[in-house]
Amino acid sequence: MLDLRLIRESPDDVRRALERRGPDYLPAIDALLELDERRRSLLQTVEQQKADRNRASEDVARLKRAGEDASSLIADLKSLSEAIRALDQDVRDVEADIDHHLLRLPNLPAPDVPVGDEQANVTLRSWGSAPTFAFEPKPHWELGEALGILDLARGARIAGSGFPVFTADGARLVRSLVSFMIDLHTSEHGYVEVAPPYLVTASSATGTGQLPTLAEDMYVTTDGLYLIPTAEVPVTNLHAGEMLGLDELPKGYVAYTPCFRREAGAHGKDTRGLIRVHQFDKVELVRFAAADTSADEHERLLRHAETVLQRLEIPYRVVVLATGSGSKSPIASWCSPRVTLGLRARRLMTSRCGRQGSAPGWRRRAPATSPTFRRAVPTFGTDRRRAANRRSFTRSTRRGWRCRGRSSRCSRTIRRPMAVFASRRHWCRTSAANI
RNA sequence: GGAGAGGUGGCCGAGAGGCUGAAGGCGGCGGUUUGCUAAACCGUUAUAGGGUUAAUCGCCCUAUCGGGGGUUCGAAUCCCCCCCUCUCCGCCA
Repeated sequence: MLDLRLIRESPDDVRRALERRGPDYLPAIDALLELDERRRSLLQTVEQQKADRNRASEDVARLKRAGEDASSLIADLKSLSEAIRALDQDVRDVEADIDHHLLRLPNLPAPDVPVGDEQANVTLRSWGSAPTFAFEPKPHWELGEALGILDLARGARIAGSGFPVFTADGARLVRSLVSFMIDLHTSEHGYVEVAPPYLVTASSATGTGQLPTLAEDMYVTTDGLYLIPTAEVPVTNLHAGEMLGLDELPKGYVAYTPCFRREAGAHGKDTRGLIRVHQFDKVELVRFAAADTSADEHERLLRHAETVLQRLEIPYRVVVLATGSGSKSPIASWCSPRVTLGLRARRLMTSRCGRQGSAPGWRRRAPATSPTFRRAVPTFGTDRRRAANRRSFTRSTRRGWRCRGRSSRCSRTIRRPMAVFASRRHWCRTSAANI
């Protein structure tokens, strides 16, 4: 989430940056500036009245202690309190409006992100080369069924389409890939393994930006909890509400979780087999780091993710996604003949502090003596649809580079490599694969 | 699910309508003293929002005692709802 103060202090910079994503977001900036103005104006009024009331209330106390009559003063204060109550409500309303807009604004794209649609994507580097075949390769769902490792029909019977069943060596492969990746990242890249909850509160889901914009893609329980669409949500919220010292950073976490996505409206192209499913497995990387190390950390995480593909000998290329690129990933691995899948990198930098929880209000913490920063860098995934916010950041004029995650208040870089595996004859992506 | 006990500053722990942003202790920071170590003593030590400022510092105001509402001129203290922790009982594919 963008810092309102950033918008207030450098509205033109924000406009210019958001304009690179398209014109849709510009009206919100104007609305926010106006709301911000109104909020501060209201605050000045109501806080002045509260100061008056506090002073007068002390007089009441003094009078009562002295055994004198305070009834006329109390009568005056009664109407003052009513006025304050009304103004407080106005402030709450304005802040709710501000939240509404802020929660729907994307992060600012980094200056080096190319503008345009998928055509504008820039390939940074590639590794390996895609194999060629003298025959027409079969799609992975045919291979999987033939090998007895994938059973889409039974999965559909149990839970509906989009819930694949892996059997025999297929199940074993899923489990092995998860173990392989976690072991790699913990033993060689210094990540701490986390086994987080698979259900989260609305507050947590708002903190990482799933709510409110992606609400329709989330499964909700009757208890009001959300099934996680990615481990990014629980892991990035790991330090929500905490202050991290600079000496503790960077912190790296790796987490395996199943992921649940309704994929509302996702029918048609590229949805067969394991391409887009409601439940899949994913190993996620998250880094919390000082904001000024953002670029290096982003690159480091990218390399960690690439290592997975290299060890599995899966060719890939690293792509800088354009601002309007709708469905591509930063790391594209070669997959089935029909689809190119890949890593997705997202970087959201947050300030050392941000808003607390999803709680409305404007609480913010900024350590005086030991500044802390948070930055999470989740990883992996498939997600070719939401490629909008690939590499983004915001800049605060006051505190340097920062951006705000809502509850997590962390900046994060997210990268999601696709899960991929090779059958004997073809490459295909497993669902477990979103790795 | 039922019954009970709790949630107060970095930590422990008082407070039970106004003099409490909050005693006391620990820890931290600064200082004095001190062969060293240690100790003692003095001082200091929350966060956010708004205002002031070129900006910082500072200063002023507001808010904050699990979260949110309410009562009241005034709430950490009273009422309501919710969350969390602990103890006991029940349930447990």
